[in-house]
Amino acid sequence: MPVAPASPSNNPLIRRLDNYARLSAEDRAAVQRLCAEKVQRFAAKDDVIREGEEPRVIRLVVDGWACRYKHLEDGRRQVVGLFLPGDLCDLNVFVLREMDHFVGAITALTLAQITRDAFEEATLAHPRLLQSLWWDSLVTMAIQREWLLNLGSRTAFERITHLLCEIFLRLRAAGRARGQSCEFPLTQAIIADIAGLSTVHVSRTFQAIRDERLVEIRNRVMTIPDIDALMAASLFNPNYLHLSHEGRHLDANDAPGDVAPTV
Amino acid sequence: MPVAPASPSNNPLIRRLDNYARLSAEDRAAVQRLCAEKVQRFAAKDDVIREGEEPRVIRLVVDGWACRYKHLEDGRRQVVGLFLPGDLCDLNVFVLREMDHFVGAITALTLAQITRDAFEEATLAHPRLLQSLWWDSLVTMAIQREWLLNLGSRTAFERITHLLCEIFLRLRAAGRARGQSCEFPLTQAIIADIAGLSTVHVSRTFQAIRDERLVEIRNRVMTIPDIDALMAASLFNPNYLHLSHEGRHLDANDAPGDVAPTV
DNA sequence: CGAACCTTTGACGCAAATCAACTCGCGTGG
DNA sequence: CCACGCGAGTTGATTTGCGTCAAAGGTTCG
Repeated sequence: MPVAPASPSNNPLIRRLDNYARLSAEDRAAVQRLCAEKVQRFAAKDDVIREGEEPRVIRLVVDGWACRYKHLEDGRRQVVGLFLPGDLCDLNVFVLREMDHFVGAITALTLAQITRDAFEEATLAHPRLLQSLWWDSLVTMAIQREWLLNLGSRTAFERITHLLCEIFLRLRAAGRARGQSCEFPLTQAIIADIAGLSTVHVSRTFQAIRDERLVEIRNRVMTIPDIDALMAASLFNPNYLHLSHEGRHLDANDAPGDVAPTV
Repeated sequence: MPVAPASPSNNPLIRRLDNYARLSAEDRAAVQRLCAEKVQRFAAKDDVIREGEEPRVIRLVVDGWACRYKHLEDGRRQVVGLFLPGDLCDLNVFVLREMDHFVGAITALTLAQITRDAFEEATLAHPRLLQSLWWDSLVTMAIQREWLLNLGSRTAFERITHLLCEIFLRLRAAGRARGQSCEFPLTQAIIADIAGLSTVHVSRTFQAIRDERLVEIRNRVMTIPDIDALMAASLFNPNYLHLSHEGRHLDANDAPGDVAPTV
């Protein structure tokens, strides 16, 4: 019986980290172990952790969508981050004693809890893994910066098309797109909270987007017929996603992608 | 001759990290060595590093103010981060191969360059230091999130007063405030680029702020007569700055603040 | 003492918020 | 099976916060 092929994994985190540097079979096994540790489920709209609580574990989104959000005393709400499958919630958050924001489930959600000890053990034994997790964390910060540019400088039309573009590219990098389509469970109300707009204006803006045939959303599936057109319309510069396999000098020797294609 | 007292340092980074956990004399010495490594100077408005360039070192702001900024193809500019004395530019940036934004000097600027090797050596020998640097990095992310809330949900008046409030508290934590005053070299144009507003509207908003006697700015010095009033006006919740000495369980035994006050 | 840069002021226009119905699909229960 | 409620999306009328344009003061510095 042949060794199990180290082919594209269906583990979303492995897929993601592979964007940075190809992991060895052992690195992958370590990630698998981390993800299997302890699983937690939430219903849509539940809070995963609330402002003021103490963060004790690192969480990994195994399946479903979630977001970080904050709000002002008077109720105005702002989503400040979006978690897609394979995303990590805050490497090393436990350094802080108190959450300054909420994490909430958007859809039904499955999370893996990674304890501090398991994390430290895994990264000590697998330095390439630590590098990759660092990369992930720096990309998260880069996305936050791009969102600042979005809110501060783009029009409503550009903000929303930019967001759709980012979501598609992130999902594709996580192996969760099919051709020009991907799942899309966001309501216009959440998009409004991300883009800092009213739901009414999001609705109107979507009509303009549809009129230009840039994006089609039906049955929780988004289709982008011409990604280049969408990128142009939203002034999208993909450099902030750092998806061009920047850590390739770290690639493991036994990793797929180094060797001749096998199938 | 007595041993030099381990009293509040004039090194801005030490002051800052002390907010999290009190450093030992050796930790402090290690930080001092890092900061002394190689010094670089810039004139106001120079770029420290440009989009597309490769980050090779960690930089520390020894003196002066700087910012991160991005811009859109058509010239719209957005400041996405502000560096005050003692701030670190991106722990571990060298994991990324290409900058996705600019770092520019606001005032005349003195930076310390910290090489990867020196950084790794120092943190290996001083684990408390690594924890403290992690804390700093997580606070930077928290500030980015608060800025998202600012741009997405606050009015022009709230955005600007919130920014002024944040700057004062950050400077005070770095030991750079005197009573109700601190230095304030920002022009209205930069504030506009931070707050996503036009310079004209920043000017008008400042008049309203002055009318309410919340802030006074004269000769590059800002005075806040009633910080509580300013916080109320800007819906300011200081939790995101994580200044409440959250890592106190890590305090070094020989650190000041543990022992009875000496003077 | 003049030039560059910053700030202020006024007039006008527009993008997006607000308020208020109204529709549509969907699940639930009487 | 229909009534009902509810969340999500749409539409129109109106208001408003902020941008834009243009010009005039103020400040700072070579």
